[in-house]
Amino acid sequence: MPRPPLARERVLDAFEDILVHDGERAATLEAVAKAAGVSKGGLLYHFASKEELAAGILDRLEEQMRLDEERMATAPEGPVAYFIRTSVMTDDPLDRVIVATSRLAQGGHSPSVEALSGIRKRWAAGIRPHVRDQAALDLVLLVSDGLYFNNALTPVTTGVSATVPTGAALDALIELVLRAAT
Amino acid sequence: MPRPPLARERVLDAFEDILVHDGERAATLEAVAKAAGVSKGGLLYHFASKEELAAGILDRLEEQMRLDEERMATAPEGPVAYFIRTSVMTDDPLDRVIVATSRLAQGGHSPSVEALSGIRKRWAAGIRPHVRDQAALDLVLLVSDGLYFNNALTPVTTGVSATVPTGAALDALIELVLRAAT
DNA sequence: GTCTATATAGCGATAGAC
DNA sequence: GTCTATCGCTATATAGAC
Repeated sequence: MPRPPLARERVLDAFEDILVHDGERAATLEAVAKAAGVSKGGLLYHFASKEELAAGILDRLEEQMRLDEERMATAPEGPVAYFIRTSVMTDDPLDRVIVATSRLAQGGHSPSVEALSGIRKRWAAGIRPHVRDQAALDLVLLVSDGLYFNNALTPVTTGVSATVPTGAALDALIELVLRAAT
Repeated sequence: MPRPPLARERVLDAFEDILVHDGERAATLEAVAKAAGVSKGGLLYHFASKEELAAGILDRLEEQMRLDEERMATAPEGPVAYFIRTSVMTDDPLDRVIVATSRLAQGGHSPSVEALSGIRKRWAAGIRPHVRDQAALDLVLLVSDGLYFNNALTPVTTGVSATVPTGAALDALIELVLRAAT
């Protein structure tokens, strides 16, 4: 794989970051260029349009998703517990790129909607063999969706923090889901 | 209560509709005016700014939420089952206004984020007495969030429909949640 | 490979006629 | 109460110098 230019990666990092922290509307070419330390023209040399910028995010999503599928399949605590636990945002590369993609999706970017739908199907495929039935699978997926949704709801510096279980409360939730679903 | 002008309600209906079906970015003053059958100037007579338009949505949310609190408290199948079941979008006034509000929230509109956080607290208060413990409450709320999220993910006409349980699958899910949480 | 300058279009909002 | 016309701003994208 040929090494991509550093500036290109910096631009993509900045785009992802602004999507996650400030929302889709704030991720203008100017804001991204400034955060990446280049000019608008410089940015557009690497990504000829905003659409290409979004495609860069979807490439990252695919890359991180592949890594996660391996990790989930080999997790010591089992795929289901791993899946629920990693649905709480921990600022790792997969979480960041998923939230960035869901911002694009909610901004009306169809390829992002399809990509999210696709990774959800792949998670379902990884979990199905480890749960009792379809209702159990639905339960696990929906709890995960709920966790992501709450984390993704607050794009702007609103001061409102999502009330999602962490620490001991998360452990208790995982135990409850495992008891119900497996 | 004084009867509000009909045109005003039509404008608010159009705003809500475009938010739900096409996303926040598509809900421009021009698009809303056109859908409501008035001019931009005519719209701005009733709502002096886009902020007032958003405030109109939040007023509707409060109104519909109050009605739902009563229905949930008196539901024959119990508050928990009622809550989960009504989390699947059925195109009723509450569902529409919640999705519209979540579009505004994800567009960075702070009052909408706070409003959603507020109604989630009120649901929690209504459900807490009917579930076993905190983990059970978290489970119920997160499944509901997950259902809403999946329904709300598709703003644009993408052709991708969310794979959320309905019919018999929804009944099975509700039974599973009830067994785990109560 | 990165810059400045600019073209083009669409947004929210105002002004004033009717 | 509703309209048309227009202002000021910001967005994406292009052109061409360096």
